[in-house]
Amino acid sequence: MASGVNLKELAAELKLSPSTVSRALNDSYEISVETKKKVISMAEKLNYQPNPFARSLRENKSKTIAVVIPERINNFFAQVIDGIEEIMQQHGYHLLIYNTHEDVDKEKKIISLLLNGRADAIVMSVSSQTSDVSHLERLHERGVPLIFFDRICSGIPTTKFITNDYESSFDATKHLLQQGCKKIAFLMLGKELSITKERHRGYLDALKEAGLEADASFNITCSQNEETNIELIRDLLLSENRPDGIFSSVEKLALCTYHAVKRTNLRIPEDLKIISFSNMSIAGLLNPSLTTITQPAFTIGEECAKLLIRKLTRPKQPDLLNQVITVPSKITIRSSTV
Amino acid sequence: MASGVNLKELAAELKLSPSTVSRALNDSYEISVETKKKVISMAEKLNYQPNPFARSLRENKSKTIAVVIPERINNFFAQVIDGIEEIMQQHGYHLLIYNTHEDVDKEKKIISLLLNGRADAIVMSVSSQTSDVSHLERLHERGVPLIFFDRICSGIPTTKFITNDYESSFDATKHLLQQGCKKIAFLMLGKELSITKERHRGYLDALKEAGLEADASFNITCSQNEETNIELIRDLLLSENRPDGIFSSVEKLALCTYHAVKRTNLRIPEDLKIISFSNMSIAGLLNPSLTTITQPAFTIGEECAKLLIRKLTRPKQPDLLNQVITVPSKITIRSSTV
DNA sequence: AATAAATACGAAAACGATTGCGAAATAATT
DNA sequence: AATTATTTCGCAATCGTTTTCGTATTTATT
Repeated sequence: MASGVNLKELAAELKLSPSTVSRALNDSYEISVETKKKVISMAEKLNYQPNPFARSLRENKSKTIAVVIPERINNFFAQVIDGIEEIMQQHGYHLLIYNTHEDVDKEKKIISLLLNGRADAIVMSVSSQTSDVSHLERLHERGVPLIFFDRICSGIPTTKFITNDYESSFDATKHLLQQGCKKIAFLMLGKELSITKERHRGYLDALKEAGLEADASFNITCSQNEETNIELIRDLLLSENRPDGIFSSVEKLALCTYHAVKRTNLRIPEDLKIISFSNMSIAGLLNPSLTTITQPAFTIGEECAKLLIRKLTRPKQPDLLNQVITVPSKITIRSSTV
Repeated sequence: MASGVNLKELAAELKLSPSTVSRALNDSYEISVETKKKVISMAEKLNYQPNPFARSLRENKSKTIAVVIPERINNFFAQVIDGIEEIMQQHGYHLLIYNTHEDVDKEKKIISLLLNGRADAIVMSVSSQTSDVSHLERLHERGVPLIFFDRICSGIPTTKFITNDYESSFDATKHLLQQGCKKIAFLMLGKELSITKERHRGYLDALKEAGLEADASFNITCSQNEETNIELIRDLLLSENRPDGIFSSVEKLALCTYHAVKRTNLRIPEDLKIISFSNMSIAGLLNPSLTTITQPAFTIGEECAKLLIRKLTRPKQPDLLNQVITVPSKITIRSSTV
């Protein structure tokens, strides 16, 4: 219903065979310059658009990349996708985007949809619930190029892009300590998450270096429900042995903390200091402004895309190397910690 | 390289013809129950996944919807897409997402890529630069189902989903007036934008009702550059005849205003009151918290998707009606206006 | 001038699914 | 018992490209 002329009709109009027209449009050396000119001008005149599915079927590639993220309303992921799109668009690729909503079952369904070659490659960040990774293994074994960013899956032998989670977290915790915090809580999403582990390790090592013990009750695993999280944090803040510093491993939980604080009569930063991983552009407009660890999200997206382009355009490219590439974050100190 | 078995191989394994296997999998009445069982179990065993391009080529539909938005790092658009995905996923559709970055030229390129039937339908919100709509007309004439939301294109005879821009803006302006504002500025992106026109009309009518004249210098058309906008607004706030109220027609400009205010010694809400269209979940955490007009973004996305599903699944469905469907917004009063 | 090489194009197969049509085998009808 | 109807399946065309192979024509070589 939608399309216009096809190759055969275009060929008939030119009194040429479809093969010649195809070759002319693909700039084959077998076609004379004059014929090429005629074909191209007629193609433009009739507004010929090649059928992408016929081409995909024949060439066994779709010029499409799938991006799988756990959350769409999230500055970090949005920026990464912008970076991916930037590079991919330059090379004529299209982006299929899927949101798992932090739900493994949804993630599995999405991955199984991608098993049939609909996308030439997949860029993903796993959900916070993901611990069984059999679906990802199957995908990788099928030979679908797959790369991870941020929330990676170390069990799959492929390239992963992350930020310097450990060092940033170490520095962030150290910053809180330097500002006088003695009791720092660590907020996280899933315990299995790669970023949780690394960031927690940095946090623990910074505490250790300062000769402090990590209080078990200060390791807060949050849920997907915002209200529940706010209450959880509020309870922590109202408890006997309340923390005087909060290190939030993800943006969302820093905001929950702000909400929780509003339900107490604690003041930031006097009674409680907060630092968080976050790519919010408006961290500076919060009350008080939030000290952040910001990932180079756009760059991460670009790097993912560039790597895939190399992999997909070179004819006999080797597999994606099993390596982790680190792009450093930047800490911006604002009022919530000083 | 990616895919596993195909229909022919599956048929060979079963000692059946491809046509029989195809019909069995599609639950045709022509196939006996036992054969169907055998086929289905073997298909599962071999993990058969039909080739989407062969199917698309044959059936002339892609099970894919394209979504075109002007900005990805934007709560409103992200929520709309979540709504679209929610419904589309239930019906087995995939989402191609394109960001125009508020650039008409990019928009035109994207639309021309969608002329070849890669997507079965398109849901879009035009860029703020879009005034010439010939590219959209061509798309519509080609017969590609096209619907608009938020930033619509009234010249194209199809269904559009918007919020009650006029009424909300009228009420918002009235609210500022009731709070004592006498000189209210209106911040906008493109003058040609449908939402700009409607929201401006609501603003003007509210002023008129209050017997106030709209000062021409209070109609601020902003650019795509954040820093430029901040300076523009700061200059306005430092001018002789500065406004005492700001009505921002889009979220982004409210944030620019907050930044601009920080560069003056004005206080919100004492010296300047602000209201803005915005879908930020953290409007309440700003300093001071921001009074907002919030669109039912997720619902808008769902409604777009539901309409398209009806259009695409019914065999001989009529064209999309040339009508505007309105879903009302909600005003939440916070500290920036009281 | 005879042969070899280069140029420019067409016929037809392939990609992997769906489907109209035909044809066996079985069941039902007269 | 002969005919018709029903069930169940296979053959082959089709969707719109790309590409292998073959071939006619022109150009270069000896």
